[in-house]
Amino acid sequence: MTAPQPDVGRLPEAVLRPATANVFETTVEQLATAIRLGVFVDGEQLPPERELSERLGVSRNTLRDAIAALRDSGLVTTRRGRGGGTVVTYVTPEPGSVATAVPVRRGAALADALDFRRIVEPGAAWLAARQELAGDQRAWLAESAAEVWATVDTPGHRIADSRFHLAVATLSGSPMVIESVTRAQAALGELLAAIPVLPRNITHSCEQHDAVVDAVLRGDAEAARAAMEEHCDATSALLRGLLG
Amino acid sequence: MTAPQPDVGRLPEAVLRPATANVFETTVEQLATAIRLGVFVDGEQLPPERELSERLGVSRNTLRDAIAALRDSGLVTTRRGRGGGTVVTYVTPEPGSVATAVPVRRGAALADALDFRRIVEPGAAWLAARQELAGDQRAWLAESAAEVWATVDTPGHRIADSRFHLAVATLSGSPMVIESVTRAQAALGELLAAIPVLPRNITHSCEQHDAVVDAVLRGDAEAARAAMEEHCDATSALLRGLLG
DNA sequence: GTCAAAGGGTCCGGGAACAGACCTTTGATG
DNA sequence: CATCAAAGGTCTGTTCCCGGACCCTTTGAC
Repeated sequence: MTAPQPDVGRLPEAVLRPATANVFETTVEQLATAIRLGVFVDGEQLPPERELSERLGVSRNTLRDAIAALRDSGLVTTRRGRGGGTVVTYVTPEPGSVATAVPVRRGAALADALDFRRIVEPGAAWLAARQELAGDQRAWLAESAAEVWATVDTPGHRIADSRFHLAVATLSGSPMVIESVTRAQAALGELLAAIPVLPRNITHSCEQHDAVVDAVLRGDAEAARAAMEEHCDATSALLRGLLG
Repeated sequence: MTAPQPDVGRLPEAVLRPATANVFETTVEQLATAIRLGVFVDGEQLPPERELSERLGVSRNTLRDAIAALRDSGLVTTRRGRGGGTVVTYVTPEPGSVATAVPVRRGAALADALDFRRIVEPGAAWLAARQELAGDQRAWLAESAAEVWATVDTPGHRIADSRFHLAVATLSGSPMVIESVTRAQAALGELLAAIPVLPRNITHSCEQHDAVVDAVLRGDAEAARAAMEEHCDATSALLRGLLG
């Protein structure tokens, strides 16, 4: 009576994932990611600790430990007293340290993240195009794309780029989608930062952003998705080329 | 000097999500979901506690508490001694309790889950079609679809259906995609179970499964995605109709 | 019939997280 | 200048969770 397992596509192995890392580390990671992706930009203040801890579903103690870790990494500084608080002090490091400094994600994880992004970002664009967007939302999207153009050749470019992608995701209106895009961006962030800034690539990338914006604002979901797919494929090709 | 916040699409609110629930509850939820989605079918044994706890990244104590909770809910039973273990005792409840017994997800959460699924499941099918599948994987996929046909009009139908979807996701080969599909299925599972079993709907649904399988086995990614999109749209329409 | 192996069942000490109260600093305001 | 409020900083008791050692039950193998 040897087990009658199909043994080929074992669902349990595929589905049961190791759930939780340590809460403290998770919090550090989440805040660091938010900063590196430009959710909070340089000079911006984080919300007060009590508020932030509640939003993150974490005790204030743990949050404070996490902030202390960020402080040690030089990502934020803290001032006490009224009007004090924790402000972001982060400027994108110079690219060019092409995937040497950063612990390169193992091949499988990289492919995973790229595949995931290729699915989820176009999906977000598609969904966003189907929403009825308010005037300020439309303006926000356009500004986000414009900001990417505006920061070409500045250190802020990387951040403007991820802010644009997060803006698209946000306008999809679906929390699960937003979270997915965030995770994809976070997983690739280090690597995207390593893409050499050839003017040709960047221009092309910005044009694709504009195509996405255009389609979303027109409410053309299929076009929005197609444009974002192209964009993902382009950066994906660059990255794969870079890393063999 | 009122704050110069755009205030429209505040990224922090969108991105910073409450991270962790309680480990114990997470574990219970994960196992219960796995069982309800048919990752473990009726009569099947769970892995030994020591092994399972390691895979879930949870202490054996906590895992045991979780299993005890499942036992209290009647989802599993446990026998001691060599050859003993915890076996699943779960048969899909009769549908027909249309979204009355189950705590109906709030409207927004429902829409979120449907949107997410509509993005992620077709994406999984698309990716799966691009993989080079081994012979046993191809067979597994076909069997999964066949099983759905075979269980029409039996209580096992619901489970066969989600097993099919999880199989597609698994064949995509991307852990992040697998996880996303699992979450989508879990979020909708209760509701999908409430869809009345009109023969016409079910037949149609199975035909769409077959279309997906066909396209995946042919390696036609676009067709696979399109087929899965149709499928998601169909069930989505049914659900929305059911709940106003 | 005996025994060893493979399971589940129990217990305990230590560390992580939490909740909440309280202290200190500092800018704004009357 | 005195006061206040809004922040960060500190402390404490409690709960949750982990890791690991150990016990109990059953069954297949010799």
